[in-house]
Amino acid sequence: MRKHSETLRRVGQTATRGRKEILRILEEAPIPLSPRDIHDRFPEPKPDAATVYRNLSLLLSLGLVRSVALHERSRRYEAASAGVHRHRVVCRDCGRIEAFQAATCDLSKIEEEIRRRLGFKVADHSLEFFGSCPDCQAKEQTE
Amino acid sequence: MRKHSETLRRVGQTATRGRKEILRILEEAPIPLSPRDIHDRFPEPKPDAATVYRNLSLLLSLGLVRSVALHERSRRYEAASAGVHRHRVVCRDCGRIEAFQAATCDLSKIEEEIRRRLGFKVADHSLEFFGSCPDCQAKEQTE
DNA sequence: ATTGCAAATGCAAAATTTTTGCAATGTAAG
DNA sequence: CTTACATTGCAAAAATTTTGCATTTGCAAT
Repeated sequence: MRKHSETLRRVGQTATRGRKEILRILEEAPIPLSPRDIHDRFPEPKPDAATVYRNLSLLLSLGLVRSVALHERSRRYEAASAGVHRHRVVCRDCGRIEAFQAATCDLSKIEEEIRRRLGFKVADHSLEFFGSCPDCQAKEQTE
Repeated sequence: MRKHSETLRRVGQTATRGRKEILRILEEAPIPLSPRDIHDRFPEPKPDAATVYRNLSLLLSLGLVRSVALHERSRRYEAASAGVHRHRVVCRDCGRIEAFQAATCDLSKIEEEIRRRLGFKVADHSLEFFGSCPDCQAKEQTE
């Protein structure tokens, strides 16, 4: 993928196989993936797990990927497409994860409050929802 | 602490030392703690780490504690005082964590959108902010 | 194309974090 | 106080993440 090589060079980093594949894998995934998931999706020859971790940490610091915390054992990661801001909904019963782009994600009121009361300058936020998916709601009815 | 014994019995669980201490430690902490932090704060004799993990997982399923994901290696945990709904602000530079209770935490618009578009019934959410604390903002100015 | 150098990877080992089985112990009820 | 059952300690293992070092790779300048 030429695109990813360019992206990497633009930020002054070498475009290695590991990095390009991670970016591709994350862009193709509909939901955020754990380091393990990413490693599993690598085409052969698979790199060492250490390479995946090292690159995720680099890409994260470059802002090319974002981490998503769904209260699991590992964090997950997603491609950080500029301007796009997604949230997740997780089903507590079956674990299903859905991503959606909120039409109205206006937290400016709260951020204003944070600045006023705590003096923090907010750069980013992380918002996830938990509940039950349509299928699991249906099952509850039956039981 | 009589209070915690009662809380535990009310939900049909035995009030053991481990559980009571975890509830006490979490209630006294101003910020959410990792399993390690909790273990460190136990008075002697400290229980085995396994006990801390087992109890956290029980208390979590009982709804007596909540997990907080600040995109670190471990999750953190906080006491789930009924009715109280807190959020965190984390400084990306120094790691400082502040908790605050938003006067306006109205996500009903988004939850409505989720129900309409994805059919999920949202039960809970998790919202954290990241940015820079007053001290680190001051330091940036100087440099 | 070839070469050379810095940077990234593979590999192995270790550090951390979390989970599990089983015997010993503690809790709460009778 | 004793009994029945749940919980804990302990040890071991599983899972996740990090690190050092020799080797290989990416890529810019021949």
